[in-house]
Amino acid sequence: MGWTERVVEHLADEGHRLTGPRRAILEHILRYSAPFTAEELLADLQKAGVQVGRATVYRTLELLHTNQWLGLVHRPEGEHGYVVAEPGHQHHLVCRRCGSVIAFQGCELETLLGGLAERLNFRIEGHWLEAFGVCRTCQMTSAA
Amino acid sequence: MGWTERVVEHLADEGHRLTGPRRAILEHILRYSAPFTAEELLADLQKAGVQVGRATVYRTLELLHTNQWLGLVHRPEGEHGYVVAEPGHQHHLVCRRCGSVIAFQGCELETLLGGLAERLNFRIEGHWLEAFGVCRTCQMTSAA
DNA sequence: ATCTACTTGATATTCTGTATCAAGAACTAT
DNA sequence: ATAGTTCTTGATACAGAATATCAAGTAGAT
Ligand SMILES: [Zn+2]
Ligand SMILES: [Zn+2]
Ligand SMILES: [Zn+2]
Ligand SMILES: [Zn+2]
Repeated sequence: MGWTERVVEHLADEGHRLTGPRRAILEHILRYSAPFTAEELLADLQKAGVQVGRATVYRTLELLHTNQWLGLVHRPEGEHGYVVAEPGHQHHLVCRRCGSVIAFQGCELETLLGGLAERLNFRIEGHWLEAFGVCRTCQMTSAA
Repeated sequence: MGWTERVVEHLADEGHRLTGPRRAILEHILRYSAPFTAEELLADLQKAGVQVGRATVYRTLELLHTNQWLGLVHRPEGEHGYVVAEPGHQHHLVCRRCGSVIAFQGCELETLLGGLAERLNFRIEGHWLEAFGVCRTCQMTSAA
């Protein structure tokens, strides 16, 4: 069962309706190999001849993000981009060259933060970790 | 030598001019105990009777950020805020209650990411880590 | 004091994201 | 299948954030 099917099932369970625009958006999201923004998706949908309103795109992405089917990544430059995700705690490796994203769970991080928290008496409730660099493919594709 | 003096010195070394607006902005920045945005700073400056243009505020913050005298923090909700920082690699603990920020360096994180990188053949060039929770003071101040 | 290059800031403009609300459609229950 | 209820949609208007422009102003060097 693919990502789309799982999302559809989950949304149905939560009582959300499966509408045309939502289907179209879900399908289009899978075409991205790099983080995308709401405006980019809107433009791509229109370019593809799919008639969807701006507000719907924003609302649907928000819905998916809230349910953790989309993760949020930010580039060092500043903007935010969405990436396909799975519910649960995870982090990302983002390629600076091609933008591809690899998700990972590795949370020995909890240990590091735990020690820190104890030392500072700071109650940690969550964290945000994102690494960026050059993916395997891009390393091979061209020099350095 | 305080933050402001170090910034001033650094900017001078780099050939940037020390203007009135820049001085005013540097002074005001130190008044924040929580992450702030360009618009907030602009409003505060005007409220304080300091006459500075919007563009200048944005440009100056950008300049400071580029030189790592300001760090960028984003709240789980989405917006970005600036925080006073020191050049070099560091991360932040942000209190969800009062917004105060504690910087830390602890990068055993490099180890975790290193292993991951090797396994995936992903060349990691940098990362972004931010933890959020409730600071010591806020834990004492009120319940939970 | 003079000069030059860097800065500034008012204005216009572009973009992003949200609020509104009547029309339309999905799901449920007959 | 039909009807009904509630959720969704999207055109439009609107608010906000950030950038582009460019003449006027000024810091710092000589
Ligand atoms: Zn790549
Ligand atoms: Zn983690
Ligand atoms: Zn606090
Ligand atoms: Zn680090």
